[in-house]
Amino acid sequence: MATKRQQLLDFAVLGLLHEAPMHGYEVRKRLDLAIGPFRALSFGTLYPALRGLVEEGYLVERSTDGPNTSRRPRIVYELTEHGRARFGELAGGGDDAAYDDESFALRLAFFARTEGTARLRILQGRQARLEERLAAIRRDAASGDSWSRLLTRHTEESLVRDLRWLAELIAAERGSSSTPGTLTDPNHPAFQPPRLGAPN
Amino acid sequence: MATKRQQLLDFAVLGLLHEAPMHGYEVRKRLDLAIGPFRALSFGTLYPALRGLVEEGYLVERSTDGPNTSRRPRIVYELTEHGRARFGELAGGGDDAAYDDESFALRLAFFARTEGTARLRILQGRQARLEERLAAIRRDAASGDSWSRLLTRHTEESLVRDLRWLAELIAAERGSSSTPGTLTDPNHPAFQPPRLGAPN
DNA sequence: GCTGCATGTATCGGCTCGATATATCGACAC
DNA sequence: GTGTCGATATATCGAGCCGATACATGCAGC
Repeated sequence: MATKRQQLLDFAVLGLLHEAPMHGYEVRKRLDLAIGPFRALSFGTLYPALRGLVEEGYLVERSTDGPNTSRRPRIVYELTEHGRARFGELAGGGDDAAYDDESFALRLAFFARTEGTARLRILQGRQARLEERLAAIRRDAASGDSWSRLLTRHTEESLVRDLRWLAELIAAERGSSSTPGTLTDPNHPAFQPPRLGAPN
Repeated sequence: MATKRQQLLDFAVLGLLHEAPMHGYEVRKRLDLAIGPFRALSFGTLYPALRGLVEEGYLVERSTDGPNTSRRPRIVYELTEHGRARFGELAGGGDDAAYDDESFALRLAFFARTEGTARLRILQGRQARLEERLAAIRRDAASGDSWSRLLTRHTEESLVRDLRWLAELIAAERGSSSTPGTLTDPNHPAFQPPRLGAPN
């Protein structure tokens, strides 16, 4: 039922809320800045999604404002145990894992919180995807006028480089034990508790 | 009024129809295969767009089927003079030229039919865009855990390579006269007259 | 002559984007 | 102090697009 994009958004939100509760505005800012390649999403998408996650029991609302403030109430969302489990499911790839640029970058952003076996599977899935793309580009490498061919050749070279890079990651993942240790760093700014604006 | 995406689609359709009249199915196939990076678009988008272009006088419908065939009528679209002019406008960049991956790749696909001055402007616009992206990535290169940083570093290297490539193109464009000659090749399969299925 | 696949046009529901409305807070100027 | 500006924060709406689906024909293989 859930769209691929919806699943991806759920994954990102659940991942962000893992370390600290946040309100919607904060979530969006981090998706924009910290997570990087994840395309900015509009509030018209995010807010309904947050409410949906509450409905499904993955999040709970929690207002940090005292009752006697005149301030517009801000809704802080907090992860439930159920939500934590859901993140694990989504991180593992779920039913139909997508390996496009955006999905892959997002998965990588939460790799430190992903199981070793799932990590390997994701890297290999991405590899397969890029190899498909490379084959497709080589298939009609000769087509197009010289301008298009210029772009095609450049894209092909980029793909080869990306694949080499991926192969290195896979080798490293295979070599290390299930917990990479030296590669994991808990000081991700996206995981620092957010400052929730006014103190009150 | 027109969306950025609509303008892009108009540009692609007008460009494809420059050499030969086609029906919608053919247009979609070429957008998918020949043009490459232009994301596949659904018929639910393409057909209304074609009808819209007819309404605006950029295309005319022309049925190639004789009256006595039982075959479902296929609508062949043909470029008008007005449409040819419109393509020139859009190729020049129009009001708000977009320089994202998709737009740029599409513009490049029709570069042989684009004026020299517009070509240079497009390459430089793309250059500016990539430099922005590079600056943004470098600004928070230190953020994220080591997994994200791995991706960030790789992306940064790719951007640098892309910029180098672009600089070469720009130098070549500057060096050559307004018509590149040696670089232009009219044998683009996208510009071969389409085979319209059954002969009749 | 049956089955499957490519060709070809068309529509619809649901989801998303982009714009907009509303409201509070902190900062800085005058 | 008070005026304005930008950041914070939630919410909604119209327009537009994707993905699925329906329908119909031609062609190849068996």
